[in-house]
Amino acid sequence: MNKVIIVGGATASGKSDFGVQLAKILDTQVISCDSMQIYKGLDVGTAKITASQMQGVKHHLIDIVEPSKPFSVSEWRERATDVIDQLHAKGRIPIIVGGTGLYIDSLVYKLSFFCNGDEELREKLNIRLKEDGAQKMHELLQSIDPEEAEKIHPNNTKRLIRALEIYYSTGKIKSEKDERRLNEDYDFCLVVLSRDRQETYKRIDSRVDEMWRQGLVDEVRRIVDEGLADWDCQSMQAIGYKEFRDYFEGKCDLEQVRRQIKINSRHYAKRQISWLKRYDFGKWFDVDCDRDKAIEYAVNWANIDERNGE
RNA sequence: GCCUCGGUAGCUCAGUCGGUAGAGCAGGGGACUGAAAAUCCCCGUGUCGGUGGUUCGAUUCCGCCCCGAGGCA
Repeated sequence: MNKVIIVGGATASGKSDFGVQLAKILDTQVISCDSMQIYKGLDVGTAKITASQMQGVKHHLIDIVEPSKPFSVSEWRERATDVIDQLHAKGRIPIIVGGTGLYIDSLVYKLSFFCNGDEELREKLNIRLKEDGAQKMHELLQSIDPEEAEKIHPNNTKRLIRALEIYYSTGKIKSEKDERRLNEDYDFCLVVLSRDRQETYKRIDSRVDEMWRQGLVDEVRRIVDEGLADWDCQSMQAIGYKEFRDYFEGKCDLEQVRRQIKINSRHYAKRQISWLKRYDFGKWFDVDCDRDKAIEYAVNWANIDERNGE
Protein backbone atom coordinates (compact mmCIF):
# COMPACT_ATOMS: atom_id res chain seq x y z
CA MET A 1 0.00 0.00 0.00
CA ASN A 2 1.10 3.53 -0.65
CA LYS A 3 0.45 5.49 2.44
CA VAL A 4 -0.01 9.22 2.57
CA ILE A 5 -0.53 11.27 5.70
CA ILE A 6 -2.41 14.55 5.42
CA VAL A 7 -2.28 17.15 8.16
CA GLY A 8 -5.15 19.62 7.99
CA GLY A 9 -6.43 22.40 10.19
CA ALA A 10 -7.40 26.04 10.20
CA THR A 11 -4.86 28.77 9.76
CA ALA A 12 -2.65 29.24 12.84
CA SER A 13 -3.48 25.77 14.16
CA GLY A 14 0.14 24.69 14.21
CA LYS A 15 0.12 22.41 11.17
CA SER A 16 3.64 23.30 10.08
CA ASP A 17 5.29 22.44 13.38
CA PHE A 18 3.25 19.31 13.63
CA GLY A 19 4.31 18.28 10.16
CA VAL A 20 7.97 18.75 10.97
CA GLN A 21 7.72 16.77 14.17
CA LEU A 22 5.95 13.92 12.43
CA ALA A 23 8.37 13.94 9.50
CA LYS A 24 11.31 13.63 11.86
CA ILE A 25 9.78 10.68 13.65
CA LEU A 26 8.94 8.92 10.41
CA ASP A 27 12.15 10.01 8.72
CA THR A 28 10.33 11.48 5.75
CA GLN A 29 9.56 14.74 3.95
CA VAL A 30 6.78 17.31 3.86
CA ILE A 31 4.73 18.38 0.86
CA SER A 32 3.10 21.76 1.32
CA CYS A 33 -0.52 21.99 0.30
CA ASP A 34 -0.98 25.72 0.16
CA SER A 35 -2.10 27.87 -2.73
CA MET A 36 -0.16 30.92 -1.58
CA GLN A 37 3.03 29.51 -0.09
CA ILE A 38 3.90 28.31 -3.57
CA TYR A 39 4.79 31.92 -4.37
CA LYS A 40 8.31 33.22 -4.00
CA GLY A 41 8.63 36.33 -1.88
CA LEU A 42 5.31 35.96 -0.10
CA ASP A 43 6.87 34.91 3.17
CA VAL A 44 5.74 36.82 6.21
CA GLY A 45 2.12 37.24 5.12
CA THR A 46 1.63 33.58 4.28
CA ALA A 47 3.33 32.51 7.51
CA LYS A 48 5.66 30.43 5.39
CA ILE A 49 7.82 28.03 7.33
CA THR A 50 11.40 29.24 7.68
CA ALA A 51 14.54 27.23 7.04
CA SER A 52 15.28 26.95 10.74
CA GLN A 53 11.73 25.87 11.55
CA MET A 54 12.09 23.07 9.02
CA GLN A 55 14.78 21.56 11.26
CA GLY A 56 16.39 19.85 8.34
CA VAL A 57 13.18 18.27 7.08
CA LYS A 58 12.83 18.72 3.35
CA HIS A 59 9.76 20.68 2.25
CA HIS A 60 8.31 20.49 -1.24
CA LEU A 61 6.08 22.82 -3.25
CA ILE A 62 7.05 25.98 -1.45
CA ASP A 63 8.54 28.91 -3.42
CA ILE A 64 7.96 27.27 -6.76
CA VAL A 65 6.38 30.10 -8.75
CA GLU A 66 6.94 33.79 -9.40
CA PRO A 67 4.34 36.07 -7.79
CA SER A 68 3.35 37.46 -11.17
CA LYS A 69 2.39 34.03 -12.49
CA PRO A 70 -0.87 32.13 -12.19
CA PHE A 71 -1.00 28.64 -10.76
CA SER A 72 -3.65 25.97 -10.58
CA VAL A 73 -4.89 23.04 -8.54
CA SER A 74 -4.20 20.54 -11.26
CA GLU A 75 -0.62 21.71 -11.49
CA TRP A 76 -0.28 21.26 -7.77
CA ARG A 77 -1.79 17.80 -7.93
CA GLU A 78 0.58 16.78 -10.67
CA ARG A 79 3.64 17.98 -8.84
CA ALA A 80 2.48 16.65 -5.51
CA THR A 81 1.85 13.26 -7.07
CA ASP A 82 5.37 13.23 -8.50
CA VAL A 83 6.89 13.87 -5.12
CA ILE A 84 4.63 11.33 -3.44
CA ASP A 85 5.71 8.67 -5.90
CA GLN A 86 9.36 9.52 -5.45
CA LEU A 87 9.05 9.20 -1.71
CA HIS A 88 7.16 5.95 -1.98
CA ALA A 89 9.92 4.63 -4.20
CA LYS A 90 12.28 5.29 -1.33
CA GLY A 91 9.97 3.58 1.10
CA ARG A 92 8.90 6.80 2.80
CA ILE A 93 5.45 7.98 3.74
CA PRO A 94 4.85 11.52 2.46
CA ILE A 95 3.28 14.08 4.76
CA ILE A 96 0.98 16.59 3.12
CA VAL A 97 0.64 19.72 5.23
CA GLY A 98 -1.59 22.64 4.44
CA GLY A 99 -4.83 24.45 4.44
CA THR A 100 -5.98 24.58 0.85
CA GLY A 101 -9.05 22.37 0.77
CA LEU A 102 -9.41 22.08 -2.95
CA TYR A 103 -5.82 20.91 -3.23
CA ILE A 104 -6.51 18.16 -0.73
CA ASP A 105 -9.63 17.22 -2.68
CA SER A 106 -7.72 17.06 -5.92
CA LEU A 107 -5.49 14.40 -4.43
CA VAL A 108 -7.93 12.50 -2.29
CA TYR A 109 -10.63 12.29 -4.96
CA LYS A 110 -8.34 12.32 -7.96
CA LEU A 111 -10.42 15.07 -9.49
CA SER A 112 -10.66 15.42 -13.23
CA PHE A 113 -10.47 19.02 -14.22
CA PHE A 114 -11.61 18.82 -17.86
CA CYS A 115 -9.57 21.63 -19.34
CA ASN A 116 -7.21 24.45 -18.61
CA GLY A 117 -8.46 27.92 -18.06
CA ASP A 118 -8.65 29.48 -21.50
CA GLU A 119 -7.89 33.17 -20.96
CA GLU A 120 -9.42 34.32 -24.22
CA LEU A 121 -12.62 32.38 -23.75
CA ARG A 122 -12.89 33.47 -20.15
CA GLU A 123 -12.51 37.06 -21.24
CA LYS A 124 -15.31 36.69 -23.77
CA LEU A 125 -17.60 35.09 -21.21
CA ASN A 126 -16.87 37.84 -18.74
CA ILE A 127 -17.78 40.49 -21.28
CA ARG A 128 -20.99 38.66 -21.98
CA LEU A 129 -21.64 38.47 -18.26
CA LYS A 130 -21.27 42.22 -18.00
CA GLU A 131 -23.60 42.84 -20.90
CA ASP A 132 -26.30 40.28 -20.22
CA GLY A 133 -26.10 40.01 -16.45
CA ALA A 134 -25.70 37.03 -14.16
CA GLN A 135 -29.31 35.91 -14.45
CA LYS A 136 -29.07 35.54 -18.23
CA MET A 137 -25.81 33.64 -17.95
CA HIS A 138 -27.35 31.34 -15.41
CA GLU A 139 -30.24 30.67 -17.78
CA LEU A 140 -27.74 29.93 -20.49
CA LEU A 141 -26.03 27.35 -18.32
CA GLN A 142 -29.42 25.94 -17.45
CA SER A 143 -30.05 25.21 -21.10
CA ILE A 144 -26.64 23.57 -21.49
CA ASP A 145 -26.10 21.78 -18.20
CA PRO A 146 -29.22 21.97 -16.02
CA GLU A 147 -27.76 19.75 -13.33
CA GLU A 148 -24.77 22.01 -12.84
CA ALA A 149 -26.89 25.17 -13.06
CA GLU A 150 -28.99 23.80 -10.25
CA LYS A 151 -25.90 23.68 -8.04
CA ILE A 152 -24.55 27.14 -8.83
CA HIS A 153 -26.17 30.22 -7.38
CA PRO A 154 -26.62 32.93 -10.06
CA ASN A 155 -24.53 35.32 -7.98
CA ASN A 156 -21.61 32.95 -8.02
CA THR A 157 -20.35 34.25 -11.32
CA LYS A 158 -16.91 32.72 -10.99
CA ARG A 159 -18.32 29.21 -10.98
CA LEU A 160 -20.88 30.12 -13.59
CA ILE A 161 -18.16 31.25 -15.97
CA ARG A 162 -16.09 28.19 -15.25
CA ALA A 163 -18.96 25.81 -16.00
CA LEU A 164 -19.64 27.58 -19.29
CA GLU A 165 -15.95 27.60 -20.08
CA ILE A 166 -15.84 23.82 -19.76
CA TYR A 167 -18.70 23.45 -22.20
CA TYR A 168 -17.41 25.88 -24.80
CA SER A 169 -13.86 24.59 -24.83
CA THR A 170 -14.51 20.84 -24.60
CA GLY A 171 -18.11 20.36 -25.67
CA LYS A 172 -18.61 18.39 -22.50
CA ILE A 173 -20.74 19.39 -19.58
CA LYS A 174 -19.34 19.56 -16.10
CA SER A 175 -21.99 17.55 -14.29
CA GLU A 176 -21.47 14.43 -16.38
CA LYS A 177 -17.95 13.88 -15.06
CA ASP A 178 -18.35 15.24 -11.61
CA GLU A 179 -18.29 12.08 -9.56
CA ARG A 180 -15.99 11.96 -6.55
CA ARG A 181 -14.48 8.63 -5.74
CA LEU A 182 -11.64 8.10 -3.30
CA ASN A 183 -8.26 7.94 -5.02
CA GLU A 184 -7.36 4.25 -4.97
CA ASP A 185 -3.72 4.87 -5.75
CA TYR A 186 -3.01 5.76 -2.16
CA ASP A 187 -4.03 4.95 1.35
CA PHE A 188 -4.83 8.14 3.21
CA CYS A 189 -4.67 9.14 6.82
CA LEU A 190 -6.09 12.56 7.61
CA VAL A 191 -5.20 14.22 10.89
CA VAL A 192 -7.13 17.41 11.58
CA LEU A 193 -5.74 19.83 14.14
CA SER A 194 -8.56 21.75 15.77
CA ARG A 195 -9.11 24.00 18.73
CA ASP A 196 -11.68 26.19 20.39
CA ARG A 197 -12.89 28.92 18.05
CA GLN A 198 -12.21 31.84 20.36
CA GLU A 199 -8.72 30.55 20.97
CA THR A 200 -8.17 30.22 17.24
CA TYR A 201 -9.18 33.84 16.78
CA LYS A 202 -6.87 34.98 19.54
CA ARG A 203 -4.00 33.19 17.88
CA ILE A 204 -4.85 34.68 14.53
CA ASP A 205 -4.81 38.16 16.03
CA SER A 206 -1.47 37.73 17.67
CA ARG A 207 -0.05 36.07 14.59
CA VAL A 208 -1.01 39.09 12.49
CA ASP A 209 0.58 41.40 15.07
CA GLU A 210 3.68 39.24 14.87
CA MET A 211 3.70 39.59 11.08
CA TRP A 212 3.85 43.34 11.53
CA ARG A 213 6.90 42.97 13.74
CA GLN A 214 8.48 40.70 11.16
CA GLY A 215 8.13 43.36 8.50
CA LEU A 216 5.04 42.47 6.53
CA VAL A 217 4.53 46.08 5.49
CA ASP A 218 8.01 46.20 3.94
CA GLU A 219 7.53 42.86 2.28
CA VAL A 220 4.40 44.05 0.51
CA ARG A 221 5.94 47.40 -0.32
CA ARG A 222 8.87 45.66 -1.94
CA ILE A 223 6.62 43.49 -4.10
CA VAL A 224 4.72 46.55 -5.23
CA ASP A 225 7.76 48.80 -5.71
CA GLU A 226 9.76 46.26 -7.63
CA GLY A 227 6.78 45.33 -9.73
CA LEU A 228 7.05 41.66 -8.80
CA ALA A 229 3.30 41.39 -9.00
CA ASP A 230 0.41 43.75 -9.46
CA TRP A 231 -2.84 43.82 -7.60
CA ASP A 232 -4.69 41.73 -10.14
CA CYS A 233 -2.29 38.81 -9.83
CA GLN A 234 -3.44 35.63 -8.21
CA SER A 235 -0.72 35.94 -5.61
CA MET A 236 -1.98 39.33 -4.55
CA GLN A 237 -5.36 37.88 -3.68
CA ALA A 238 -3.76 36.34 -0.64
CA ILE A 239 -4.92 37.42 2.78
CA GLY A 240 -2.19 39.60 4.22
CA TYR A 241 -1.49 41.18 0.85
CA LYS A 242 -4.72 42.20 -0.89
CA GLU A 243 -5.71 44.30 2.10
CA PHE A 244 -2.77 46.63 1.43
CA ARG A 245 -4.15 47.81 -1.87
CA ASP A 246 -6.33 50.48 -0.30
CA TYR A 247 -3.41 51.61 1.82
CA PHE A 248 -1.06 52.05 -1.12
CA GLU A 249 -3.79 53.87 -2.98
CA GLY A 250 -4.15 56.25 -0.06
CA LYS A 251 -7.63 55.13 0.93
CA CYS A 252 -6.94 53.91 4.45
CA ASP A 253 -4.26 53.69 7.12
CA LEU A 254 -2.16 50.77 8.26
CA GLU A 255 -4.24 50.12 11.34
CA GLN A 256 -7.26 49.49 9.17
CA VAL A 257 -5.23 47.14 7.02
CA ARG A 258 -4.12 45.20 10.04
CA ARG A 259 -7.64 44.94 11.37
CA GLN A 260 -8.95 43.75 8.02
CA ILE A 261 -6.29 41.09 7.72
CA LYS A 262 -7.34 39.75 11.09
CA ILE A 263 -10.99 39.65 10.08
CA ASN A 264 -10.28 38.01 6.72
CA SER A 265 -8.11 35.43 8.42
CA ARG A 266 -10.93 34.59 10.80
CA HIS A 267 -13.34 34.12 7.94
CA TYR A 268 -10.81 31.97 6.20
CA ALA A 269 -10.34 29.79 9.27
CA LYS A 270 -14.08 29.29 9.40
CA ARG A 271 -14.22 28.18 5.78
CA GLN A 272 -11.31 25.82 6.31
CA ILE A 273 -13.11 24.16 9.18
CA SER A 274 -16.26 23.78 7.09
CA TRP A 275 -14.21 22.16 4.39
CA LEU A 276 -12.43 19.71 6.66
CA LYS A 277 -15.68 18.60 8.27
CA ARG A 278 -16.67 17.09 4.96
CA TYR A 279 -14.03 14.39 5.07
CA ASP A 280 -15.67 11.54 6.91
CA PHE A 281 -12.34 9.75 7.32
CA GLY A 282 -10.63 12.66 9.08
CA LYS A 283 -9.49 12.16 12.66
CA TRP A 284 -9.83 15.32 14.75
CA PHE A 285 -7.56 16.25 17.63
CA ASP A 286 -7.60 19.26 19.88
CA VAL A 287 -4.08 20.68 19.43
CA ASP A 288 -3.97 22.15 22.90
CA CYS A 289 -4.72 18.95 24.80
CA ASP A 290 -4.31 16.04 22.42
CA ARG A 291 -1.37 16.98 20.29
CA ASP A 292 0.65 13.98 21.47
CA LYS A 293 -2.26 11.69 20.77
CA ALA A 294 -2.43 13.05 17.25
CA ILE A 295 1.23 12.28 16.69
CA GLU A 296 0.78 8.85 18.17
CA TYR A 297 -2.23 8.19 16.00
CA ALA A 298 -0.36 9.11 12.83
CA VAL A 299 2.76 7.16 13.79
CA ASN A 300 0.74 4.06 14.61
CA TRP A 301 -1.13 4.32 11.36
CA ALA A 302 2.16 4.62 9.53
CA ASN A 303 3.55 1.54 11.21
CA ILE A 304 0.62 -0.78 10.68
CA ASP A 305 1.60 -3.48 8.27
CA GLU A 306 -1.19 -3.50 5.72
CA ARG A 307 -0.77 -7.25 5.16
CA ASN A 308 -2.18 -7.80 8.62
CA GLY A 309 -5.17 -5.62 7.87
CA GLU A 310 -6.15 -3.15 10.55
C1' G B 1 -26.42 77.09 35.40
C1' C B 2 -28.87 77.74 30.46
C1' C B 3 -29.41 76.16 25.24
C1' U B 4 -28.82 72.61 21.24
C1' C B 5 -27.99 67.77 19.39
C1' G B 6 -27.50 62.67 20.49
C1' G B 7 -28.56 57.90 23.63
C1' U B 8 -32.19 51.86 19.10
C1' A B 9 -28.46 44.63 17.86
C1' G B 10 -21.46 43.34 20.01
C1' C B 11 -20.10 48.17 16.68
C1' U B 12 -21.76 52.27 13.17
C1' C B 13 -26.35 53.99 12.28
C1' A B 14 -31.59 53.98 9.80
C1' G B 15 -36.71 54.01 11.16
C1' U B 16 -41.54 54.08 13.45
C1' C B 17 -46.81 61.00 10.74
C1' G B 18 -48.35 56.39 18.00
C1' G B 19 -49.93 49.72 16.59
C1' U B 20 -43.17 46.73 20.50
C1' A B 21 -38.17 47.76 14.76
C1' G B 22 -33.96 46.92 10.19
C1' A B 23 -29.39 47.81 7.23
C1' G B 24 -24.00 47.47 6.93
C1' C B 25 -20.04 45.46 9.71
C1' A B 26 -18.83 41.86 13.48
C1' G B 27 -20.57 36.87 14.90
C1' G B 28 -22.74 31.77 13.59
C1' G B 29 -23.83 27.80 9.85
C1' G B 30 -23.03 25.97 4.96
C1' A B 31 -21.49 25.14 -0.33
C1' C B 32 -17.16 24.14 -3.12
C1' U B 33 -13.83 19.80 -9.55
C1' G B 34 -7.74 23.67 -13.74
C1' A B 35 -8.47 31.56 -9.85
C1' A B 36 -9.86 28.21 -3.90
C1' A B 37 -6.12 32.62 1.26
C1' A B 38 -10.74 32.77 -4.54
C1' U B 39 -16.07 32.80 -5.13
C1' C B 40 -20.94 32.23 -3.27
C1' C B 41 -25.50 31.06 -0.09
C1' C B 42 -28.40 31.10 4.60
C1' C B 43 -29.15 33.05 9.86
C1' G B 44 -31.36 39.57 13.11
C1' U B 45 -35.92 39.86 20.17
C1' G B 46 -32.97 43.98 20.95
C1' U B 47 -35.64 46.30 28.98
C1' C B 48 -35.52 51.22 21.17
C1' G B 49 -31.09 55.36 28.24
C1' G B 50 -34.46 55.59 33.00
C1' U B 51 -38.98 57.08 35.04
C1' G B 52 -43.82 59.37 35.28
C1' G B 53 -47.93 61.34 32.10
C1' U B 54 -51.40 61.60 27.76
C1' U B 55 -53.58 57.36 25.09
C1' C B 56 -57.33 51.45 23.99
C1' G B 57 -51.99 51.29 22.93
C1' A B 58 -45.62 54.92 23.75
C1' U B 59 -39.45 53.09 21.38
C1' U B 60 -42.25 57.16 18.80
C1' C B 61 -45.83 62.74 21.79
C1' C B 62 -45.13 65.62 26.71
C1' G B 63 -42.56 66.29 31.75
C1' C B 64 -38.56 65.13 34.86
C1' C B 65 -33.95 62.46 35.67
C1' C B 66 -29.23 60.03 34.08
C1' C B 67 -25.14 59.69 30.41
C1' G B 68 -22.27 61.72 26.06
C1' A B 69 -20.90 65.75 22.40
C1' G B 70 -21.04 70.83 21.27
C1' G B 71 -22.44 76.03 22.23
C1' C B 72 -23.54 80.28 25.62
C1' A B 73 -22.34 82.22 30.18
